Amino acid sequence: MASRIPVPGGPVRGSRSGKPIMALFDLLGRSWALGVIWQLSGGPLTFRQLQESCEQVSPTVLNRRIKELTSSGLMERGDKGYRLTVAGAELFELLRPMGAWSKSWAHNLSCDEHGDRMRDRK
Amino acid sequence: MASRIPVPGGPVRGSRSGKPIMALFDLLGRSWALGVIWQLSGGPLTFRQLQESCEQVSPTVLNRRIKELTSSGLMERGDKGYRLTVAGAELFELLRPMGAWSKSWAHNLSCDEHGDRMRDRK
DNA sequence: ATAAAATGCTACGGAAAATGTAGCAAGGGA
DNA sequence: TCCCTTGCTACATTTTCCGTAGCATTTTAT
Repeated sequence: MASRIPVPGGPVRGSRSGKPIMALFDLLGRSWALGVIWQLSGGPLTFRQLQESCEQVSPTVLNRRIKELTSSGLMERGDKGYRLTVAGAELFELLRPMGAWSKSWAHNLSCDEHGDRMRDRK
Repeated sequence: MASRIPVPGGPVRGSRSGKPIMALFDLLGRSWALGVIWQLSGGPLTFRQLQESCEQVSPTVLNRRIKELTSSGLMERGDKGYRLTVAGAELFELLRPMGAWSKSWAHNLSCDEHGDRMRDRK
């Protein structure tokens, strides 16, 4: 059980540095952690709504992410469901531009792959 | 073996949406993916340097991340070692502010915990 | 009031990923 | 030649994730 929750200042999934950025990366480097924050940015969601909006992530994992993100002060439980805290909303603002960026990334990637196919063809 | 690499448009670790942001989150939501990008932002690093700067991450995982990040166009291999591509550098620019943010997050977190301890004491 | 549905969550077994250690082939340099 | 570095694979163990089932409690409908 246990499942260490990355806290800045403490050791982090094999890391002993405790550097805040590494603790943050460890926290966000788990399945659906970024997705949960992303989905909650639209407003509070219940457990099942959250699960649904995260492509039916298994309740086991969702519950774990909820505990981790809660105990690290990024989300909390209100009466309308789970929601981002102030800190969580701040972090989302840093994440937000990735939405647009990921689209052009996707576009360029598929172009490159197309290029590869064309090249392979010769 | 296999180990699916998240490509926007394709299914993503249990996800079928293929939304670019979800593909990106899946790619970054793996151990050390964010860390590798972060470390490479300082300039090219050899395999062993990278491993060292990532808290001695195991070569197995490092190699996997390298393949994933390479095939998704975020890093590449030059003659001075591994380095970020233009796209990778762009993504890092979006990540960069997290460095400062994580510090204040760490600060507030430890204050809150201190508050908890004080409250528990009564 | 009571049946039906939704909600938050735990249990469990199996698959996949991460860890840690060992070590090998290729390429210098002395 | 011997030695050292570099990039990487092998392998066994531990951890995490997934998918399904289901349970207790609260809410909604009748």
